[in-house]
Amino acid sequence: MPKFFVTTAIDYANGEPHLGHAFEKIGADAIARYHRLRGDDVWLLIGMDEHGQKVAQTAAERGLSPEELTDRIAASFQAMWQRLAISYDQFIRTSTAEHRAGVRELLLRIFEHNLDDFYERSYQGWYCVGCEAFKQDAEIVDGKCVLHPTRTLEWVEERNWFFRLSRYRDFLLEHIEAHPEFIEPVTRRNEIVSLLRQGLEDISASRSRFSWGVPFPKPTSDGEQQTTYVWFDALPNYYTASRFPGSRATWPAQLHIIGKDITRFHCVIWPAMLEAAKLPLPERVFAHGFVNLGGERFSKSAGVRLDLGEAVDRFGPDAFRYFLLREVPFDADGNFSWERFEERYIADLANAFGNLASRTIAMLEKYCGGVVPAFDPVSLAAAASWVAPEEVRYAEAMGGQLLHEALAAAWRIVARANEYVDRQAPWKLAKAPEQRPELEITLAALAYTLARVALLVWPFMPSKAEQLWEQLGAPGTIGGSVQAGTDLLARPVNPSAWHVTKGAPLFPRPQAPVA
RNA sequence: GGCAGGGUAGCUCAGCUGGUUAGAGCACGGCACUCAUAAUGCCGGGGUCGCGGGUUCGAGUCCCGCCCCUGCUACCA
Repeated sequence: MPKFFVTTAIDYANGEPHLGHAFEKIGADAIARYHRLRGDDVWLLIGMDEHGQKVAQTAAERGLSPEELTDRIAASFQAMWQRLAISYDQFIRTSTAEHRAGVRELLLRIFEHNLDDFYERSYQGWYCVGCEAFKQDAEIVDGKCVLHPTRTLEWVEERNWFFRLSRYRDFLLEHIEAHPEFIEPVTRRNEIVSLLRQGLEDISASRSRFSWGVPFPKPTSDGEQQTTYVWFDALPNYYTASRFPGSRATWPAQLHIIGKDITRFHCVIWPAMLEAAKLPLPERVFAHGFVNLGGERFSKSAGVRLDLGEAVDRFGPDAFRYFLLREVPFDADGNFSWERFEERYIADLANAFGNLASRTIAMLEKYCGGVVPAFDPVSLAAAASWVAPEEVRYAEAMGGQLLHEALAAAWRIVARANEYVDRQAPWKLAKAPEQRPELEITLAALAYTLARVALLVWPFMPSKAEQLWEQLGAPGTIGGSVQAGTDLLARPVNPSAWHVTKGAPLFPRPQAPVA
């Protein structure tokens, strides 16, 4: 059975979880659950990046130790992930002894394999106060930062350990060319390729200004003990995860799910580090887009924040997950708005999907005593001819992390099934005894359709999928049937003789506003 | 400033190498039906295809110019 080790970016422990964090975790969770459904041996890793100057500063401002601050923030993130049903297998924190030891080992491994890759250098460059960053020549026009042309650039120097990133340019270009799936979507790959063609500068690997981090394994020549710089601390979490007791993470990862803003770190610096340490590269890096708010760019400082808890409470965690992954293309940006959320909840969930379940189960109870008529799976699949082609599209979309397209395919099944109900008009068939066989195959085909849709939707709305599964009288639970080595989507479904039960509506309509 | 990708119905988007009356979903209007969460199905209104030129028998689709948006342009993560 294939191993599927999937990771998300570790979130910086400097604030509360917000919509952007949630989007990524929900997407990664849907991908992980889909692979579980497929019988892969899945390990979903998420976590927190807890070191760095900002964390230390924030802690100090609040009169806390960095450990106390990060404990609180980590707890807050974990609580949110639990609420959103993120089925992570491991939550890594970079301030733990295991991770620190792993970083040290990885760095020493680079020293060992490529002694020359780390070297001391006095870094100097034009520093833009507006960007809070050193600027490269390409970003300087007429002696000014292109992003802050009114500011004056400062010349700054610091002596640090440096990593010879420049040496890996050709290696990376060749790797990307040989493995086109390494960076997705294509636009992100193109950006990285064009960056590589411009050439790479070496990067600093240590800092002297702060100490809340992993000590760099070797002191500088003047004896100073520096702190490992963020990339050489945070990125290796994917690799150090396996060192924790009980972890079944095994390097290399099959997939890194990240935001498009950190593509470069994951597609250039991280693979270069791994190559320097003579370790295998991750198989794929997928950079998702961002969720904007009310048409405005989502930003921590802009004040256009959305209360995550309120959004989750509005229609429940499953509907929230569905909405985000259906509305925002996973490979591009999208927008969150309450209006849209409500529209999709009512149209897609309550009316189309929830009501299809209600009417089907109600008719099975009314016309068949609540028992699905007996047919073999082949006949059912043939009768429900709209299912198979969309399942193919669903699987193709999931294979490319195009979650919104997978959901669209599932909803085309729902739409076809609703049309089918009206075309067949079971309430008319039920009045004519000679139409009994037609009535039975119709309702059985609908039960079959719902069971298949429950499976397809499970990665996105695990608890609603289970609820439907139960109402259909299907055996066990979907989650409980998941087993490494067993492909639940490939296994035929036969609802014959299931005892359906009409329970509460899957997605109750919100109370109509008083006119 | 440079490079890349976009600007098509109220909203989100599809429109491959140029070819009959420009499509889908949602929203909106009408009709049908009654199994269902007043849900569903059918029909319909609605678009100067960013702007201006050009090539062509014919351009949303090609060329030139312009406007606007987004991303990247290496040390906040």
